[in-house]
Amino acid sequence: MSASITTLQQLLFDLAGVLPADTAPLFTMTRQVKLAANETYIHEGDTERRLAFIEQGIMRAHIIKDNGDEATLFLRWEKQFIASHDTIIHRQPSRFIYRALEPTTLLEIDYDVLEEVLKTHPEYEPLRNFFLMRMLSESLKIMESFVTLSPEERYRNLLTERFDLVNRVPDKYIASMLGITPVSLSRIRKRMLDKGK
Amino acid sequence: MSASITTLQQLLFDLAGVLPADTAPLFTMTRQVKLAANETYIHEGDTERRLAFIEQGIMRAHIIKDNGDEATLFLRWEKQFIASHDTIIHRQPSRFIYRALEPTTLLEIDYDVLEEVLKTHPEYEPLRNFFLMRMLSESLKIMESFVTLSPEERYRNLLTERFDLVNRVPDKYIASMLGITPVSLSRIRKRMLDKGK
DNA sequence: CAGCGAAATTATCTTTTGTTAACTACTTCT
DNA sequence: AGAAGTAGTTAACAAAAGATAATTTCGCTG
Repeated sequence: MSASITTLQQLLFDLAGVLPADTAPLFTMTRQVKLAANETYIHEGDTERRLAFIEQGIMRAHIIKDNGDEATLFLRWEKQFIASHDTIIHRQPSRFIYRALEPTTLLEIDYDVLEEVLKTHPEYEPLRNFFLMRMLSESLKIMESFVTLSPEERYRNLLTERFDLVNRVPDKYIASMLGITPVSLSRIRKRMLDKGK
Repeated sequence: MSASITTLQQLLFDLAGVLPADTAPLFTMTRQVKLAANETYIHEGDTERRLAFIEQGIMRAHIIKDNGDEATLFLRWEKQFIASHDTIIHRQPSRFIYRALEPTTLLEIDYDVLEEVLKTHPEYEPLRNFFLMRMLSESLKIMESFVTLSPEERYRNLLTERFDLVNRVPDKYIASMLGITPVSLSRIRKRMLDKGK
């Protein structure tokens, strides 16, 4: 039994009072996926509607801009959900690429399969709600940081809230996620050092 | 019968096959709210968990920054949902202020009441899913624009996709939503005019 | 319709970012 | 171990944004 299943069973119990023994219809439909560092999980143009819970590792979602450069939309790590949002929300081929930054283990389910399971087992519905709310919450928080903070403040924020993450991820992805260039992030770091932190 | 109810009944039928005649348990719990221009719907610190569908008008969500300035998180208009996300997602007093920019009509429901209704009428559940997905989709789109586009490109985007909106809303709120100052937006507009559009 | 206040523009100056390129420091791979 | 590629820093210059203040425009209200 994977550790993620235990975690999610506990979550399902907390959210909806569903006993672990009664979760078989859901978890028999999930698969464990192991990705090597830099392995792509979802390619540009993929149409599978994938939803996954990260057991171990870090995932990055990025898009190829018109000029050919990459832009990182977000990073996700242990105990978080990732979902190919273009395919799930809009039924469009994914414009985003989802790639593992470290050796990563996911517990995945196809969203269409999840919907089928939910039809016959509505008692799992709170779980869908939970991950939708969590993703929404995270997105709103990022939006908020873009309208209220300067790039330097956003970086300081990330350092205090996700220090572990910043140390596990190349700076260029951090910069992109903050909406700036790697050169600019390097200057921000220098300025912070110069001003005695 | 308000026009929003008809719209939402249609949506509920499309999503879940629920007939308008069977929607009374839901819509008897909703209230119509009329707001004057510049009237506040949700104040900073409010704890009510409000969810509303905009029948007519424009709503703005903003926060007071540490330095006292306002930052606009988003604007929402006809046929969109707004929700006091701090209270609904985190059960925290709202840090955001939701205010009408025009005379506005909402159809509101308390989120706790909605949850009660959903317990006895799970057939409405697809509606909750729908608005959560829509809000998530919109947030992700805004996040995407911050990591892939320059301020000028974000403004051009807004002009082509939401020209009507830009013309109904003071520039200073547009600027704030784009993450820049009103002065900077004014310069962007000038540059665009100079370069023959 | 005149006058008041808010919004938008313009100007000036400072700070920050983007761009490009050179250089350094690390990985990684065979 | 050596070579090759990648990441991060630094530099130099151009472009854009922030801050502040003055000025113009616009919309509302009495």
